[in-house]
Parts: sequence; C-alpha cells; structure tokens
Amino acid sequence: MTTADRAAERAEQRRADIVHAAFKVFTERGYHAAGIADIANELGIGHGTFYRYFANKRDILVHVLANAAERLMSVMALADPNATETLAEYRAQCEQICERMFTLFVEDPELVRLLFVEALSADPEMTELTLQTYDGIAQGTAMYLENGVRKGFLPADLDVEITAQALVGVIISCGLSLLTATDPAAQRDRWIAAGIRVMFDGITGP
Amino acid sequence: MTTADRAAERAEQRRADIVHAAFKVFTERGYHAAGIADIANELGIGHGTFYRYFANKRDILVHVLANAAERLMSVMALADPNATETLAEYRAQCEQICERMFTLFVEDPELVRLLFVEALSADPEMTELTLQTYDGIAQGTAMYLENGVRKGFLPADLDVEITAQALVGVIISCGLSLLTATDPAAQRDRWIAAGIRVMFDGITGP
Amino acid sequence: MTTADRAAERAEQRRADIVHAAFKVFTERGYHAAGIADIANELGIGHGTFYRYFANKRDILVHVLANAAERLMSVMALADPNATETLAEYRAQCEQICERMFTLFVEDPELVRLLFVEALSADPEMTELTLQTYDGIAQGTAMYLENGVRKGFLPADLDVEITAQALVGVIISCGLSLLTATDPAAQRDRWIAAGIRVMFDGITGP
Amino acid sequence: MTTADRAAERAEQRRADIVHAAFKVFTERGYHAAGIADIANELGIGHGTFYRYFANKRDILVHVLANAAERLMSVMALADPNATETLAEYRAQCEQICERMFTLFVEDPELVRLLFVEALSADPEMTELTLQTYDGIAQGTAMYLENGVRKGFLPADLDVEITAQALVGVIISCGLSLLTATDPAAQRDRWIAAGIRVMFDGITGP
DNA sequence: TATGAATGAGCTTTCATTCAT
DNA sequence: TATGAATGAAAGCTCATTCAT
Repeated sequence: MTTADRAAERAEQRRADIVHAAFKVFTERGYHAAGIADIANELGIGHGTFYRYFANKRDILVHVLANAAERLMSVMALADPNATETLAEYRAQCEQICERMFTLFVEDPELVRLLFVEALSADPEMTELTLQTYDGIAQGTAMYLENGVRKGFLPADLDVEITAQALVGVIISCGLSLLTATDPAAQRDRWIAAGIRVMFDGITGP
Repeated sequence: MTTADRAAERAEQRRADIVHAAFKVFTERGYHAAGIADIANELGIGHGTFYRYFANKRDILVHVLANAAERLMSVMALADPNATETLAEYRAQCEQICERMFTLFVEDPELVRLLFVEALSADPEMTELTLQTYDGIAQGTAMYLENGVRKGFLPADLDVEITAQALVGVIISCGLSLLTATDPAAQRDRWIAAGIRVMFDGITGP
Repeated sequence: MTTADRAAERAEQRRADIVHAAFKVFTERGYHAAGIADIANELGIGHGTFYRYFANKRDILVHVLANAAERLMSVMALADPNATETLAEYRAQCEQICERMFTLFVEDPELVRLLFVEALSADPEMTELTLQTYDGIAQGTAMYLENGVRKGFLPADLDVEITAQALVGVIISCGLSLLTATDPAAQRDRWIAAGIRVMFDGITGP
Repeated sequence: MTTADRAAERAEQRRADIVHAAFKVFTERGYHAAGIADIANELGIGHGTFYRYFANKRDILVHVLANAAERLMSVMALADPNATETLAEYRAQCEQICERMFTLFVEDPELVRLLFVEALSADPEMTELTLQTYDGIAQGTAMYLENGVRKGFLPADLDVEITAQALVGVIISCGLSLLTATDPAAQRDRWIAAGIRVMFDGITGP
C-alpha cells in the first residue's frame, strides 16, 4: 500500500514541521504568549489543522520538549560512556562533550530557552515532566561517572547520582549564562575551561 | 502623627500580606494559572484592594521574586565572605551555608518553585529579571571565591565569575532535585556531602 | 471559487448585521452603557464572534457612524446640486430635501440619536471624527449654495462655507427637536416650513 | 449664629469649587473618562469629600451643566428682549448678543465642549436634560422674536418656537465649528456676519 | 484531510461608591 | 467635616478548542 505509506509519511513530516514551528514560536514569544494560530501561521496552514496532529497546546509542548531534549542528548550520544579507561581519557571526552554542548548552546540559544525556561514552568505538570527530562540527562551523565567508578579511575564512594545532577546544574547554569552573554563564543570557552576544571579538580585546582 | 504612622504601618503590613499570599498562590497553582482573585481570596479581601497596593500582576511577581531572593540570600548573609583565612575554614563555611540553604529548600520548597520555576518564565522580561537575580546570587558567591584568591588559599587563575555561576547552577539543581525527592531531608544530606566534595576536590576526590 | 465567494458574502452580511445590531444597541442604551455582549446577544451570537469582525468597541462605533452618515447623506444624493437654475427651483429642491431628511428623522429617530448624540461624545477622538462627519454634510450642503452663486441666483458675497455649516446646525437642531416631540410628524412639517422660510427669507419673511 | 453662617458659606464655596473643578476635568478628559478622583485631585481634597457635596457623578454633571448654561444665557440676559422697537434695533441687539456669545465660545471653548458635547450624551437621562437646556435657550431666544411680532417688526405668522430652535441650532453649529477652527477669532467674525445675515435676510441676502 | 468561523470561559483591570476613623 | 482604604460589579478582550463544510 504505497498510498497509505505516502500518507503516513506526509503526516509524519507535517508533525515534524509543526513541532519545528512550535519550537520557534514558543522560544520567540514564550509558551503562554504564543498562540496556536501563531504556530499555524508560521507554517501557512489553518490552525484547525494543528488539532489533527496534536491534541492540544500542552501536547505540542511535550513533543517540542522531547525533541529539544533529544537534540541536547544527541551530543552525548556521540561519546560512548564505556569507551574511556583512564581519567585522562575521560577528561578529554568531557571536554569534547562540553565543547559540543556549549557550542550547541551558542548556536541554538532557543534550545536553551525551551529546555531551561519555557518548558520548566508552562504549568505544574510540565514542570514535573521537565524535571524528569533533566533527570534523564542526569542519568545519561551518570553513566559516564559509573564507568569511571567501575574502571577505578573515579573514587568508589562517589555519589554518582547526586554528582551527575550537580553537573546537569552546571550545564543549565551555563546555558542560561550564554543566553544573555555579550560575546557568547568567548563566554563558552571560559565555561568549558572553568567547568572542566572545577569538575575534575574542584575549586582548589590541580 | 501617630495616626499617619499607624496607617503607613498597616499599609506596609498589608503589602507584606499580599506578597505572602501571592507567593503561596503562585507556587501552588503556577503564575499563569493563578488569578488576582485567588490572591485576594487567600487574604479574604476584595480583589480591588489588591490594586491599591500593586500596579498589576507583573508588579506583584516582581515583589514576590525580590522577597524570595532576599530570603535565599539571607542565608549567605550570615557568613562573612572575608572571614575565612584558610581553605579548611572556607570549606567549613561552605558546609554551613549549604546546610542552611538546602535545609531552607527542604523546609520551604515553595521558595525553590518560585525562584527556579515560576519566576523564570512568567514572561520574557521576568526571565531577564530572574536571570539577573541568579546573577546577584552568583556575585554573592563570587565574593567568597575572591576572598580565597586574595588570601591565597584558592588558585590565582581561578575563573571566579564563571565558577560562581557554576556553583549557582549546582544550587539550582539541588533545589529542583529536592522538589521531587521522596525523602528530601536525606537527599539534602547527600547534596551537601556530594556538593561540597565536588566543589572542593572535583569528581576525583581528595 | 463559489465557495470562497459565498464565504466572503456571508462575512460581509455578518459585518452588516453587527453594524445593524450595534446601531440598535447604541441608540437604545447609549454607547457607554452598551456592552459588546449586548450587541452579540441582539444577534444571538457569541461575543467572541464580534471580535472576528471588528477590532474593538471603538471600531464598531466608527462603522456605525459611517453607515448612519451615509444614510443621511443619501437623502441629499437624490438631488443634483447643479440641477437648479433659478432660486425658485433651488427652493423647491430644498423643500424636497428637507421633506425627505426630516421624514427620515421622524421615521428613524435612532439615526438622529446616533449621529447627533452618541457618536459626538463617545470619546475625544470620536468627537473629532463626528465633527468631521458634520463637516462632510456641510460640504455637501455647500455644493448647492455654490451652484446658486455660480448661477447668479444667490449673492456673490455669500459666505458659503459658514452658511452651509449654519444650515447643518439647523438640521441638527431639527433632528434633536423631533427626538422629543409629542407629534413628530406635525413638528416635522413646521420645521420644513419655518426652516425653508428662514433659510430663504430670514426671520423678516418675504 | 455667625458660626453656622460661616459654615454654610464655606460649604457653598466648596460646592462652587467642585463644580468648577469638575467642569475642567470633564471638558479635558471627557465625562466618561474622567473620574471622581480626578476632580478631587484637581482641588487637592480627598475624593470622599466629593460625596459630602454631591450625591454622585451624575449629580455633579447636572450642576456643571446648569452652571454652563447659566453662563451662556447670561450673555443674553444683558439684552432686554422687550427693549427693541424696530427691526434695526433688534438687528443691532442680535449683533451684540452674537458678538458676545461667539466671543465667549472663542475664549471658553470648554463651555462649548461641555454644553454641546459632553453633557449631551453622558447617559440617556442627561441627553434629555441637555435637550431641555437647549430648549431653555430656545425659549430665551423666542422672547426676542415674540417681542418683534408683538411690536410688528416681525411677521405675525412667524413660527416663533421653531425659528428660535433653529437659531439655537446655528449657535450650536457655530460653537462646534469654533472648537476646531485654526483661527477661532477670525472664524467667529465670519459666523457673526454670515449668521446675522442669513437670520435676517436669508441666503438670498437683502 | 484541511480549514477557519464560531464559541465562551475566564482573565485583568477600573472606578463609583461606602463608611469607619 | 474630611478622608481614603476597601469594595465588587462590570466590562473589554483573548484564545484554546470544536466542528460543519
């Protein structure tokens, strides 16, 4: 049934388009100020059409959030948590991840806005979901730390879960900081350097 | 002019009451879902009265945010940034501050919700203001680090500004984490331990 | 594109319906006492629908005023300003116009109320617009006088502009007078007679 | 009881002050846009005080209208309706009255605004009252015409009532015209000339 | 499937009026 | 007598959502 396949494909494409447009509108005007009509306008479709693809305004935000989270985590996906054997290797890996992630923040500040601002307080349930998303990122981060503990280049008594969450906090802070930075690229480099340093050596340094 | 004084006093009290009630309502239902009528109801006053004390919904949020930020920063105010002479003293000071701050988070999760959730995305300008508030906290934090650098127990090349912001990120992350924790008190203790550890020694530990 | 045409037609019809309903409501209760809900109720439509067709309450008043002015001036449109060659012809034309216009006032006192009462002081800008509308009527009137001057049956030194405005004042006064008249039709006839007389011969008569 | 007299006097003065302030505020912002607080502010009194002197917002408007009408009619009061014996004398009297009245319009356009704009459509009952006020002016005007008929220098079959109302219409039109005139004084002179001419000789002239 | 006209719940805000001080 | 804090009715307006076409 090629016809049905085509239809399904086109539907999927349209869903993606709507998610994309909603992302743009939400980050530009803010979730509450944004209207369904704005999203539809962005695509040049009728706003009734929106409801053929998403149940309601909340629904699209969930998808936009998921999409944004996925894009953020894809940065980490490039680096295998179990690939490193030594602290030095891990540090290099972290630098690479930070480099990529913070560059993403610079290039796509809307991603930061969506993930760390708009989604967080759209409504109580979205807050919950967004916190779960942060937790997902933290769990991803934890895998690297666990690898270190397992391989022995990180202390056995490291509180992996909390530490991972703390690192996510640093990521959030970095994202928000770059949002208002005068020279984001320069600021990013400072974050990479200072972030990696405090992460591995603490404030006292090596 | 006792009469005028009394009146001014009562007006001030009422302003404080409204800020309190708004804080409660905003954290319970979320800023956007909350209505002025809810705030007035909370106090058993007519909602027209609200507008005698605050210009509009945005205005009260600004005051609620300021009040919350003040409460958060009062925790730091107890510890003099310049009082410590050695790393050990500073670490003890940090432990104390964390202890107090995270306990505040446990005892007053609404404070966390207001500061790190509701205010952040009420509208674009509130986002701006909230980020400035975070920056204020970061600057407060930076004073401690600067003291360490000045006294020589922290490395001279420490990027004080970024590091302070990163630490604020950890604070935010901790606050959000405690918000959904099953056993917040226990979680708080883990955050204090793990937080202080990574802050001073990094993930590699001492 | 019959479908689109139909839609456009129906939209135009609805706009007209709303203007009609608003005219009724404004003249019945007065502009300020009237609510959008009243207009919508009058038509049995939701009040949100109103805002699909008019930007706001002011906007509809502008259209109601324009519509009313048009109806008033259509009375004059039936008589060509340049058609008369003698004073007698012009006097007959004036009698005809007065007859029609004052009859309109009797049959549609709401028109008077809207044009000479409600629109005039809805707000400062509406006052301006309404005065401009009166000026439009005066300019229409002036065309007849100018014709008389040109043809020589009216004195060359007649202050056409001011005289036309004065005549509009008489029209306004007549309209307002008929509004509260016990026997409007009889009163109208007196206005026609006395009005034409004073207009052509002054109070001293022929 | 001098004390009581003083009190009554002061009360009367204050009533007058409030009427004055209300006149100013109503003409500046328009009746509906004006608030009781604005009036009180204008006088530097508490707005609760207002209600010790006037029952409500409508009440003050009634008094402001009466005061304005009185001021307008005082212009006519200077000329005795029965003092003229010939058409020439009456014409001179009319010129004098117009001169004074239109000069009043130029010097006090707020009077025009209040009488012919704000009061007219404040609400349906004020419309009624204002029309009655116009009628009072017309009756005052009619006394002059009646004198002329009685003395024989005006035609016996003159429709005094309607003609007087028509003349009031000219007065209204003049007032409104001067409101937006670029050079009110010059415009006033044209109104005097053209008005007197059409009144006595009609558009055909002498 | 796509549309956009229609809807009304629900919000913020204003302000005339009251009344305790 | 003067005041202004308190009130709540009432209004304009927005926008997510529905549904007939």
